[in-house]
Amino acid sequence: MSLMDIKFNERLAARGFRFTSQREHVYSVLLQERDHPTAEQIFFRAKKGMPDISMATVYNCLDTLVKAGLVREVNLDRVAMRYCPNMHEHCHFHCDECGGVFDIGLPPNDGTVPGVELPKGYRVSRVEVSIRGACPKCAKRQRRQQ
Amino acid sequence: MSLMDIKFNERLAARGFRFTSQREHVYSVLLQERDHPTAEQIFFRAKKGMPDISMATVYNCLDTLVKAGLVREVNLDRVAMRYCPNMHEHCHFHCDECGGVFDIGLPPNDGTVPGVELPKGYRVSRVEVSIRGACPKCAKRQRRQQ
DNA sequence: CTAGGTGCAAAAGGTTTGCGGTTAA
DNA sequence: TTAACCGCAAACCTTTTGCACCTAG
Repeated sequence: MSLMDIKFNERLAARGFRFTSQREHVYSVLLQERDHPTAEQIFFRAKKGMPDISMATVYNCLDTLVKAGLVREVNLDRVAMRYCPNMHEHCHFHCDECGGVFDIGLPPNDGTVPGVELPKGYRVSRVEVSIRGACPKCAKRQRRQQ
Repeated sequence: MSLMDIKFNERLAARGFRFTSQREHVYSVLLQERDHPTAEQIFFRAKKGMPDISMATVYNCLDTLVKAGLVREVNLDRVAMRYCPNMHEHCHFHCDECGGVFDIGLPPNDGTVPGVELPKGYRVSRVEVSIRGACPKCAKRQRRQQ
């Protein structure tokens, strides 16, 4: 059991969830490659180290990890939900060329939304900014090909 | 044929799409009630005035309207795509209480994203801001109930 | 006349559910 | 010990597709 496991375990316990090897494994898969995988991608990666894990369990684990505040869901294109273990304030850049998803830093959330004049009365709980376009790699290739 | 039809027709023709009564009807349904309905909601509303219209046609029409620049897709929660005939620069407020979706004005897009320090090399094509929380009505009710 | 559009039914993803068996606490 | 969790398969819901018929231009 590593240092990460202690924090992981406590995080689950704090919200009344049990520790299971499946939850730990799914979380470790997310930490390994920070490419915002879909549930299906997570399933296939998780199977490598845990061949008996099922799709339903992956969904269950992801659900629990989200509720425990260890992972966030990223809803980029309606095709499939993506998952991200970066819990810092950030937004996502979705590359239309390679399909990659990149974390972009954001200033700490102070309840206001930069550039948005929200009328009186709204109570904001969460702001999600998603940016589409070409990532540096693809933008460079496009410029060369022109 | 009303004034709106002329612009509607031109807009379709400009992108090489034909005018059809189904497309016009689906668009009029979207203009009638600006509540960002799902494809299914649009289908049931459209059936009132056009009983033979099919779900597939609603999807086809919405697709065409999006491509013609008359309607935009709003991807709020992965459950179902929503549609919005407001083509001005704006973002969406999604109320967690009543499920309502409200348009919030935004300053004209100048290619930058307010509050976001985008690293060099990214080429931005579209920015989507979505805000969740409680709308004025629900926020007020919540305050009363406390 | 004919390319493009419609309606239907069937299929294709992605996600959820029901249930018998298993396990963390 | 037992409530929570897992694995499996089947169901579900939204969206897409294939195809015969229809119609705008």
